[in-house]
Amino acid sequence: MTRARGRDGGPAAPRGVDVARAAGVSQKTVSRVLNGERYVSVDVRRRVLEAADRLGYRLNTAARALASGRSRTIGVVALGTALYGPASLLLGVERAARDAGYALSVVNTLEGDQGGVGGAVQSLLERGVDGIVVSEPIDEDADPLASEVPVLVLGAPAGTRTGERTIAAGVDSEALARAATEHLLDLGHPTVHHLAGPERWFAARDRLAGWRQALAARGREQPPVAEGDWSAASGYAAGRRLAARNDLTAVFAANDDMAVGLISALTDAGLRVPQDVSVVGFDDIPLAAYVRPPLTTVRQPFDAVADEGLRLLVHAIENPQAELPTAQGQPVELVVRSSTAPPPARADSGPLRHTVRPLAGEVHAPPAA
Amino acid sequence: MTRARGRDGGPAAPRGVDVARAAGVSQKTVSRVLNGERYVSVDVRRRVLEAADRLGYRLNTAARALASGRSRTIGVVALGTALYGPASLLLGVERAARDAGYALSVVNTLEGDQGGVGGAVQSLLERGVDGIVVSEPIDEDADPLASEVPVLVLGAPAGTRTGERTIAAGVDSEALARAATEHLLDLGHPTVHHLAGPERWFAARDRLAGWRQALAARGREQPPVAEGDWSAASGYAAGRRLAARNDLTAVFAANDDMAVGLISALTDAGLRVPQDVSVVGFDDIPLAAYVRPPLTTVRQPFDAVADEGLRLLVHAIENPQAELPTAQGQPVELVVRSSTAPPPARADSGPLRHTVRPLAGEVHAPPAA
DNA sequence: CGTAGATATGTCTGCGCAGTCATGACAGCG
DNA sequence: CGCTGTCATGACTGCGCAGACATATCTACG
Repeated sequence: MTRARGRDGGPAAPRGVDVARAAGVSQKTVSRVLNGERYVSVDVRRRVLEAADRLGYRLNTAARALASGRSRTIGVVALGTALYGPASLLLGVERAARDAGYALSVVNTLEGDQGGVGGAVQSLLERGVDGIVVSEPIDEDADPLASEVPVLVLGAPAGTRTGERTIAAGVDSEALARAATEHLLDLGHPTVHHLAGPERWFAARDRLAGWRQALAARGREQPPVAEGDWSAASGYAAGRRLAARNDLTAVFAANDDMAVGLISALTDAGLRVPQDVSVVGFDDIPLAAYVRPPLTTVRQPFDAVADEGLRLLVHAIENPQAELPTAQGQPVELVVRSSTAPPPARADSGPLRHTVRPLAGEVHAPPAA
Repeated sequence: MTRARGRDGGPAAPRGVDVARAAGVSQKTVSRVLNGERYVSVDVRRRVLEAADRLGYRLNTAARALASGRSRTIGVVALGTALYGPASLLLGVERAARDAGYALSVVNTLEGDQGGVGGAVQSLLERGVDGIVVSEPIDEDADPLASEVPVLVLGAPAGTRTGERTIAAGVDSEALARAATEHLLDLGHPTVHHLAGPERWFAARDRLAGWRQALAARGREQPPVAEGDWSAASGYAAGRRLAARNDLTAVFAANDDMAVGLISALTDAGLRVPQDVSVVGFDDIPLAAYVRPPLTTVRQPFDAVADEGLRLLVHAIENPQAELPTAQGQPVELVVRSSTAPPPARADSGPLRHTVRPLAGEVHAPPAA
């Protein structure tokens, strides 16, 4: 081929040899300087860097990748959603990758895509990524993860293994879900309803399991599970159905968005949160403290998870022979705000429960003790 | 170097020549088939594809990029935020790029980063991207955009030009902000306050300008501008200050998150939305319909913007000589929900306005960040 | 002072593709 | 029938870098 030129046929971009000539050294020495190798004298290093700067030299990563067999790129398989959790995780991954000197190549798989995660992984391998991050895996994902490069699964509980070269990092969602549920039980609620995420998501199943564990541990009844799709709209829809039950005093929603939709539906049905029904969310989205009532929720340390996961992945990339490390699990927090309270005195149902309060002229029921 | 092998020293990945041999053709013919070139007989094409499939062949994109001078990769400079707008834009860009056969390389610049957007652009050029997307530009960004590859600036009004090879795509935020402001004026509010985003953002300045235009066009007073940082927390802080003013009947917030925080603060101050104060947001985040009161806001068609922008960018990449196309601008919507209403009867202030409702038992303490 | 190691640099080569050009085979047409 | 053009394929080459190996020079130490 002909060397790269500007659209106008301008001068070609300078190459390593050009820098070498300008600095009076060999191309190989330029390569050494640029890669920070040992055994380069300070004088040569300085001359090379000067020359590179003067010529406006930029390393050609394609050539480097071809010659070295490594691309210093990490592929990310993300779900095509703007949800706070996945988006935060992606942000954290990018920052951690950049800090480690890796670029990021992102592929989204709208759930149910052609090829799905497997196809995404293939396309990333084709691009020569050195490692792969699968963020918030869903059902079918476990299988294609047998890859020739290390894989980090984010959002699975720490220690999970799904493939030979797979690392998992994430919080212990089960424990978190248990904590959320126990918080409600501790307040005196006879049982806790659950508004789950889509069953295909590991995250949804973990939270469901944690909820079941907490109830089982105290021998409480497990009401039927409502399922949403993480969206506030689905939370609202579920809320309309739940509001019709007269044993409803507490709900643990699998994420904050659904919790907000749920509260909206309960309010529309004339139920007050938290006086009549308590609600706990999951994620602690930035809005959680500012909706009415402020949401009691569970905070996930997305940054820390992304950070730790990526460090482990980079380690696995750069030490192919080493044993796969295991993530520690990250500390986690229950943030108690105002959407939870003890159950109403007559929690055992009763006609009063559904007396419709006159809402005339009052959209927002002010919280009164 | 030695050819790539698995960690275990397993067999090297098959190359084009291997496929060629298996199919009984030359390497060049394999290349032709894989690139969909003309002048390949159906029989040969079939044999090559079969052989490639059988061997599990994957094209080496580094080699292709080196040989062809094109990487089929688009670089994205994003702001390191999980805000709904930027995140949605990024999603749209990824999908559009994938549809066009390009991969995405993402770099975040936490505002105020070392190097900032300029540095990010450099690192992307180094990676050999064929084009660059700058999402939601902020102040200093205009300058370094003189790049040797086409640049798409997303979130600037359509038609903006900031550099020689620059395309802009986005909605007409000014018009949108005007519409939001006029909606409030039409309801009878004497004037409208503005809760702006950070001044460095183009998006914030556009919205501010639109607000000013709408007020000026009707000869209304322009109250001092409150400024937030897009977050609900900053909206809350601004809300506390605004609540102290006795001319406050309507606020146009530059995004929905701040609007939610604002409403929270107003509520805490004993003001009802929309009876005492109307609030309009911007973006129509998925939660907007589910907070109390449901938020009147302005909807941005993020997907359409990303889509159109990326198509233009790809066109510019693949037709280097052509004139730069101009984006059309996208249709847009004011979504009226329940956070806006006519001003209270005695909007001209008066002691009643600030009668403090007894908040005894108020559960909600002012949220700390 | 000789020799083993550490230090510093260079030469040669190949990574796996796509560009360029050459070469056939054949069809259409006067 | 020969010439021109379209179609189909292959040989050769180079993109810009890093790996392998070969020197050289300098230090340390017996």
